[in-house]
Amino acid sequence: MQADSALARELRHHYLFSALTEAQQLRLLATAVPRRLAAGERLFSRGDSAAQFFLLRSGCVKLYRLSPEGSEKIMRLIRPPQTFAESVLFMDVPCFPVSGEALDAAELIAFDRETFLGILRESFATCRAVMAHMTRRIQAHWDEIETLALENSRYRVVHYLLGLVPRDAQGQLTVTLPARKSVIAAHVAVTPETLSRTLRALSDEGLIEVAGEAVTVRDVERLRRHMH
Amino acid sequence: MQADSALARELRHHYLFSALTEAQQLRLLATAVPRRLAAGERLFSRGDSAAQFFLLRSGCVKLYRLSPEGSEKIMRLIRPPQTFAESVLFMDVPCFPVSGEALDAAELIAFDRETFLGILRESFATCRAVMAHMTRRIQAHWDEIETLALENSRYRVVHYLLGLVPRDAQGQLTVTLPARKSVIAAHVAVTPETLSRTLRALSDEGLIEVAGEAVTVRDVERLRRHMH
DNA sequence: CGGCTGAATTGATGCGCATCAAGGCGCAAC
DNA sequence: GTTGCGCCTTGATGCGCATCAATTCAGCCG
Repeated sequence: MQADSALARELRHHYLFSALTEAQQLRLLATAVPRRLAAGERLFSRGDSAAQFFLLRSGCVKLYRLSPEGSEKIMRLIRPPQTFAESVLFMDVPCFPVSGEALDAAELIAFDRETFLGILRESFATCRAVMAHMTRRIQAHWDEIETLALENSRYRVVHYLLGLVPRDAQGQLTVTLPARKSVIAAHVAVTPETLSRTLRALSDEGLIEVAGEAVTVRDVERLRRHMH
Repeated sequence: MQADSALARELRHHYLFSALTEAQQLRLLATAVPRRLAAGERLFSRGDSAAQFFLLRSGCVKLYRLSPEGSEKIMRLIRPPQTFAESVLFMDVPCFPVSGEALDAAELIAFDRETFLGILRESFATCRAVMAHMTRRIQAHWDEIETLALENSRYRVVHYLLGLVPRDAQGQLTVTLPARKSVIAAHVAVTPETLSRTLRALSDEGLIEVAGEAVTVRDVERLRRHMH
């Protein structure tokens, strides 16, 4: 892959790459492969052997698992400029623990696992960044396990909506759902019917208004209090 | 803390410490603090600021979260010789993301966060071990999220039982539950009543026999097939 | 031995959410 | 315009599991 200054600039601002030297970055890019996906195209399946991890530059990718009966749980929705599947870096027999599929047309970069591992060895700062990032992910998982185990579907939906509003927001504001409603449903682990009914109930109570993919929260504070 | 050759030997066999030099190990032990807990005693609460992580040498510790209504989800049951709360190592404002409490009387060692971070900086092998370990934990979390989202309580109980039998086991064998049944229940996210009924149903079907904390699986293969 | 205490079991009931099924609505094709 | 196709919505029904309540059981101490 040839030098791409726009890409190089993107990498500079990304936690995984920002601590790399110029030379390391070039080494990494030398083995990086750009990739395009059509909407609905699959990138990898759970269990596939893995020699790469990815940076999403545009579009939207879902990481998911299927139950034997065919129902889907979306583990993570990837939006630019996020990396994903970094976990294959450290597995003894590297293979993807989830499936990945484009929701919209997507552009991404595939980085070579071995090259990046070689660079990691030389950069404690990057090691540290990776570990810090994994820690945040573990915390997020704990939050999700907690809400799945202890909270009901209404709570999960409200919690999800609040996750879309900026941390310091207050009063009224409008957020747009990052994907189709059925995708949101598979993400918060309810059926599309239940999601629809829950949003209906919330808007009947005057807490939100729904217009297609645009959800306006009437009063962020009130919705936050409403969680319990 | 003074040199303790039994402890030193334990550390040698632990993934976090096995790659350390003699000198590093001594530095670490110099700031390590032994600690005893009575049954039921709390080690830390969710949100407490954290300057240490722990190695359990004997007894049993539960890591858990409580819902506002008071129900409990056990996130992890710690048994010797496991370390826990390593995640505080990499947090900007280090604080425990779960509560920790001894189930039985327990002995543990508290390691100083900063000391270990200093050692990490010098040991890529240990960095690598930490990252590999975090990866395994993340995978385990995904498995748990999947079963909470997609599987029913019976599946979760069977899955838990199968997790207690050795990977290559077959035929009949007896496992002993690692804790009281109500603790197991809080771990697989069901009520004690449901756990009791599920075990009853499984033994009525001839799949297992339950005698107090001893559960004998009549036929491991059959139970595995039974999952779906 | 009997009585106390906390855990485990069993039963009766109800609610939450999935499931199944039937419209409604937006949007692209022609 | 009309047709067709996804997606979302709304309704009717049923099952799974929590909840509440009552026994039974096991361990412990007097």
